[in-house]
Amino acid sequence: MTRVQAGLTREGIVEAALHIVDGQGLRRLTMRRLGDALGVEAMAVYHHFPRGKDQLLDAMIEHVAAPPRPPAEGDWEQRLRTWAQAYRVKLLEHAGALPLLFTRPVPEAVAFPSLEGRLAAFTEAGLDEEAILDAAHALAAYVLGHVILEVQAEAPGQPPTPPPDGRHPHLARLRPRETARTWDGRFTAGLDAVLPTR
Amino acid sequence: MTRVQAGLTREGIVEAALHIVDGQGLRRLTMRRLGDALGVEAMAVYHHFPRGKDQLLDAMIEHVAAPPRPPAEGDWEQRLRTWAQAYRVKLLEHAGALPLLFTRPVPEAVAFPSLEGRLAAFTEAGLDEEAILDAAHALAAYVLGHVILEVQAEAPGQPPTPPPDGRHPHLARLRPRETARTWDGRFTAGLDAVLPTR
DNA sequence: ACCTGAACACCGTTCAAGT
DNA sequence: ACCTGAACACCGTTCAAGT
Repeated sequence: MTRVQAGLTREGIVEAALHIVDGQGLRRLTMRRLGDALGVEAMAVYHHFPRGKDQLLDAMIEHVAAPPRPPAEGDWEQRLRTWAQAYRVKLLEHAGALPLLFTRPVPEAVAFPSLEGRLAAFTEAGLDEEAILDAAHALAAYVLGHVILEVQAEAPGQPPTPPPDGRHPHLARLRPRETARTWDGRFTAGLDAVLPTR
Repeated sequence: MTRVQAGLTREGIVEAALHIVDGQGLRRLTMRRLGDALGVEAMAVYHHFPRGKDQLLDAMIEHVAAPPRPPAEGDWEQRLRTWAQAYRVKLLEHAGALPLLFTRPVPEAVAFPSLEGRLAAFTEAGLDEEAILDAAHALAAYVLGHVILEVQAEAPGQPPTPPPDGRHPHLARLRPRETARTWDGRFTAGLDAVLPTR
């Protein structure tokens, strides 16, 4: 009985791992479960990632957290808005893997093309030298932080209890019916503040 | 030989757990290691946290991610700047526990007093109803995201290799000598953008 | 080169038992 | 009420072995 070569690839392994994490969370990502998903013994993964699970997690965050390149067309504001929205969507698609953001660095070679595009856009916006880097940084920080808040709000265990006090008149707006639409609205509203005024 | 009562408290357990996480990272937080740190058998913790490690992690993030209350004195801008800086410092002090931000929600009762203070400040800033919540949200998102970027930059394994290309003239500034000072500077520069202009 | 199978140290959690 | 000790299923990783 000739054995079929499994034909594992680093890419295929990372995809299978992300599929597990997206569906069941980081804690359920196990070398044995990953092996099962790939139709292979857990130890087969070590041949492609000799440093083991650590190296696998590095590859996963590199895949998930790589910021997209800003588009080439449009004025600087359109490009930055499109970029921010695209980055947000990409992060939310792999929300389960995002804790890795705090744990391992995104390699510079992966972050660089995106940064370059943002710098060019802010240059066109007329910011002076010092402010360009700060602005590119602040924009990325805003997107990342907004994703934290979104993921938290969507997390299980957040009970629909009203805030402990009704003192502030604006708090009624805090728990609207259509959550998705609201996060969208908040995101773009925040962008208005983070982007330079023309 | 009379046995000494260990005198465990939920608070004491959370503190010991945070001490381990701050020093060695989340992955090294183990019920048995935690027991050792407390001079107790691992299983003693279950008496104070019946839902086990999950409940312990909930208590930890509740402690770490609770945003401070904005100060009562000063004009709205001073109060918001002070708040943002204080929150940033608090988060950085427990950087090892921050991955939990993506995993479990911060209870509303914990987040509320801080939110209320921010809303009051933005009201004084003259924002209209709709914008007040958006602004309070955007400010928190910026602080959280900035902390992600800071923690990532400080993370091990980030090699001092120069960016792959020198096309953009501003990139020389990306890797300055005094990292700490630079992150401070960037943080306040970003605040200028996130806060409303007077 | 690519994958398996057995083995080891460690993990979270249970349960009955001690005081 | 508070903690221990033994036990169970599961985990990451090693190593020698198979093809």
